[in-house]
Amino acid sequence: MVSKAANKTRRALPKEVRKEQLIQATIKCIAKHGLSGVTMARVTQEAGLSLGIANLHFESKEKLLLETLQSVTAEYAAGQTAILDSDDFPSTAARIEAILAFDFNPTVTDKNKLAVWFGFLGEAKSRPTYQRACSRQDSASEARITALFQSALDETRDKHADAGLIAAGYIALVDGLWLNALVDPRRLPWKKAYRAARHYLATAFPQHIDLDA
Amino acid sequence: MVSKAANKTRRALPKEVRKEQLIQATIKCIAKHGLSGVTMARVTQEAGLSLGIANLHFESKEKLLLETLQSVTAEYAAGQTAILDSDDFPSTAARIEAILAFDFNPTVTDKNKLAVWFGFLGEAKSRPTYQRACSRQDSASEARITALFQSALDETRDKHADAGLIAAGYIALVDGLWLNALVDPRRLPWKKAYRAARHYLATAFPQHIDLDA
DNA sequence: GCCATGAATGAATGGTCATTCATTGGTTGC
DNA sequence: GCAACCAATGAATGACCATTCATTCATGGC
Repeated sequence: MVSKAANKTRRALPKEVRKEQLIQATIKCIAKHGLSGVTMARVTQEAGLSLGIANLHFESKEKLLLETLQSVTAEYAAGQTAILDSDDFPSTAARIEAILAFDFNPTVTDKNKLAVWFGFLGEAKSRPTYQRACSRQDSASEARITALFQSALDETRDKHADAGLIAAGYIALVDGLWLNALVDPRRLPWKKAYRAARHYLATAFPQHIDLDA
Repeated sequence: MVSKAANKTRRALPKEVRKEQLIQATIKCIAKHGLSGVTMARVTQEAGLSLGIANLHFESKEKLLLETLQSVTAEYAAGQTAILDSDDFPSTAARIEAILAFDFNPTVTDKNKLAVWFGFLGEAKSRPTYQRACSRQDSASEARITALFQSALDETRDKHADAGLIAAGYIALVDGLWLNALVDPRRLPWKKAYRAARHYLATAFPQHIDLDA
């Protein structure tokens, strides 16, 4: 199913529009064929454009892939930052609830986007460029989640618990749940993944988060 | 650094020895170059053998990769099954402790083996063959971990908790901790990953598992 | 309407890589 | 020792793919 196939005439469009079009096509290609199965021919065909176009707007395939990864991570980071920056939450509990709801909303758990994320992570160890792009997001995110969890612990005067450890665990748990639900949603349905994450937060912050939604 | 380089003379060896040699070389290549950077030339050079040998013992590159994945998953499954089958544990608590210790022992958290695991998982969504190979292990494992956790809950007459949910969470948490520690051990040191997993089990089974080792 | 500009195209190029197979030479049984 | 066998080798082959660039054509200024 090639988008834009109906449009027969060639149209000149602003650089930004074409780049976005190609990035979206790349996301679909990674989900469909895997990161290693992505070819310029497939991406440009998915976008309904000609073969040479990707090298015109991005310098190389490598740059196209990197910008695709950044597009996905930036979107996640923006959504999470919006929650952490907002003044509209009446309580720490409400903010934690919002983070949880965000991590399992359909826009974030979209199969295509997660395929991009884990496709690059799978190669990250051997490609410093990917590693940096992936880590940058998680690093910033982890510090702010830790601060949020620390607020919750402070509110209950819990001196025992370690916010940094709970945050690292939460981030890893979410990654693992995404990965397991993505690879085999029959073994781990998304509903169950969500409940597992909620269960984690409910036991870490019993005064703030209820077990059942 | 090519192993076997010292051995100048060509030696005929049993099929199984050569296959194992090639699988070990493939594991190193995946860790060094990523799954997509693996070439027959690199694998055979790493093994100190000639280019054609891999196609002689495995039918194709695809089959070599698949057997490499199976080698890694089978080793993990064998170790875990040994713990779950053993009669030597005095208590459920000791068995859970053993599972935790196993999941974070150096043989399991070996960088090369984890690179193989996550390299294939990153492509699993678009390659049914990889998906099946990865899921097979986790499915069997999850059922038995669930049973183990159920025993622990039964011992404390805890009717509230859901062993299946705790097991799915534990498996995902371990996957996520492995992935995070593999990609950026500075952000998540292995020691911290271990403590995060222990923390999870300690809060799920407070009567069985202590927070500190 | 006409031209200048530059976006878009896709055939052609060159490089990489899996796979093949004729040849080499170690090994075994006699 | 010798022949038959078969593991091992690596040059050659063909397929696939990123990248290039001469050409085409929509667009906007005049």
